Amino acid sequence: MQAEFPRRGAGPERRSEKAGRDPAVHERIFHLVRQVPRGKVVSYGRIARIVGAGTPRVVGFAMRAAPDDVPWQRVVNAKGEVSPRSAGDGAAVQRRLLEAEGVRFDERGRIDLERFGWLPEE
DNA sequence: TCCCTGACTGGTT
DNA sequence: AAACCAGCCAGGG
Repeated sequence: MQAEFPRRGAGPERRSEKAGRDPAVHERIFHLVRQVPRGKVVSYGRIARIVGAGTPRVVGFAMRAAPDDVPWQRVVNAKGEVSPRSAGDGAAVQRRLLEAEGVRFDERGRIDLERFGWLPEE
């Protein structure tokens, strides 16, 4: 499925190599996260890198506003753990959802990325 | 438009 | 191995 990210009107994209401001960054992020299979996880940094726009922080911000059809729970930090929220119990919910799909957490609450980490090539 | 905040990261202590 | 720190960039006030 090709990335049909919406264009802003018919105007030319004045976007330079350096992502800068791209109105479709969130859409691209959502599209990618939707490809992560059940039982697998991917880090914020990896997503930002693959999408080629934004930064890990932006990915986190996007997850916060993610539509229901986006498996946001499959996005974890580079250490392989569920990132703590500044508010709410989202982290606890996320962990529960992941465990329900078979993702295992060790005693320190970390996921073995070698085993559960997802790569688009796979 | 300026200023601050944050579901992050990688390099240093 | 864990705590710190500076860079990062898109929203919202």
